[in-house]
Amino acid sequence: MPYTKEHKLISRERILRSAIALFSRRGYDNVTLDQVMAHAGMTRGAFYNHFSSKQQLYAEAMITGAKISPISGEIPKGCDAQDHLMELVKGYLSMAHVKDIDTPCLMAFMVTDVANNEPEVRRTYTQIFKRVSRRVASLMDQDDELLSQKSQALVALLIGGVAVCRAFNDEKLACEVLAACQNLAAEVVISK
Amino acid sequence: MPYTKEHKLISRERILRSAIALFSRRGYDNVTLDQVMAHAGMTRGAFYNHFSSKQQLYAEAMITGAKISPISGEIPKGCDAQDHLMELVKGYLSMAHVKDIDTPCLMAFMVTDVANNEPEVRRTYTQIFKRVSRRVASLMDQDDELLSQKSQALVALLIGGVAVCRAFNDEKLACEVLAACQNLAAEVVISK
DNA sequence: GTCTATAGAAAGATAGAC
DNA sequence: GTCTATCTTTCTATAGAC
Repeated sequence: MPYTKEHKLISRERILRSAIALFSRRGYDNVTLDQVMAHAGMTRGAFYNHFSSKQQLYAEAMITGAKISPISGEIPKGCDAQDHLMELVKGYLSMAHVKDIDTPCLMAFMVTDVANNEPEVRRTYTQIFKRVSRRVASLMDQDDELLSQKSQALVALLIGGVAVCRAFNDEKLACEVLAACQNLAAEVVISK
Repeated sequence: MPYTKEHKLISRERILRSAIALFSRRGYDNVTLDQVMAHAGMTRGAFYNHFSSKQQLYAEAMITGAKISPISGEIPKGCDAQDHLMELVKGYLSMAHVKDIDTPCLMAFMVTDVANNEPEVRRTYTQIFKRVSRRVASLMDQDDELLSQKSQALVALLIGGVAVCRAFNDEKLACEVLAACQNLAAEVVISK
């Protein structure tokens, strides 16, 4: 028995990682299964042993991608929650993130793609947004009936900032806009 | 001579409007030239008398789309600039806009699409962003060295808010997030 | 200028060997 | 489980009639 269950799981994980990297970089429609599989070190024929369709791969990539998003970073022990949130915000609204040097956040990199896609993918996106904005709220360390609102607007700002900067072909402008978004985000985080 | 110059211009304009409507609703890759032309009341063969390729149509649709974006609305005479800006913001961050009942803003509806596209399209997007954020700055009626920064963050917030709400499959959440973004936008507009 | 018809390429999905 | 080979569909772009 040359192929173990573990081997299959590893292959599946490699396909998912490959899909996240390529989809976020170039968009769902501009990536072929050939490319996903080649990047994962396999050929197209093997794909259907792991996923039933390209659509299903997309939905699962969204789920896995959310777990490794920069905004999902763990909070170090003994660290002030609010300080930690600002560190996450700075990393998120950075050229390193926009240029995809760090792990990309699919919520920003694929937001338009998702809007044009199947209900299953949009449902996943909605859940991820809810989870992330709740997490942001919990880090804001405020006791305020507007806390939920503030965190939602903050997450929209983060996604908008990264998304527009990725669309620019002007790096100087991108740096300006990222800085502007950081400042506004800081006001939201520290406001009482 | 059955076809006049004016007739050709009208056809071209119809194709552009059709492209804006369909691209924004479903994304560049999910729309075929057949569909664009059918929606414009013609067949595919006629397309190449007006544009050299689908890519060129895209770039021109971006330019025309910017002119008819909700954020480009004219300011009524005798109206307070700041009040007018808040009206624009409310209309932009509305379910009517998200659900594409009003004319859509391509900057929000296609932001991810553009990021994955050719330099010419990205250059156009960059110019439109600059123009819009300058216009927003001029309406903010503030004398502040941070004015440019504030308006850039505001535009990123508008685009982010609309883009994420379009990706949701949960209308209640979309309403919440739009309201949250409106409140944050209002703070930016009226802050001194 | 617009039409129908078609060429040519690309990519999702399947079949069957190993 | 992964491979190569192939089926099938779709779509951009072109050719030529009117």
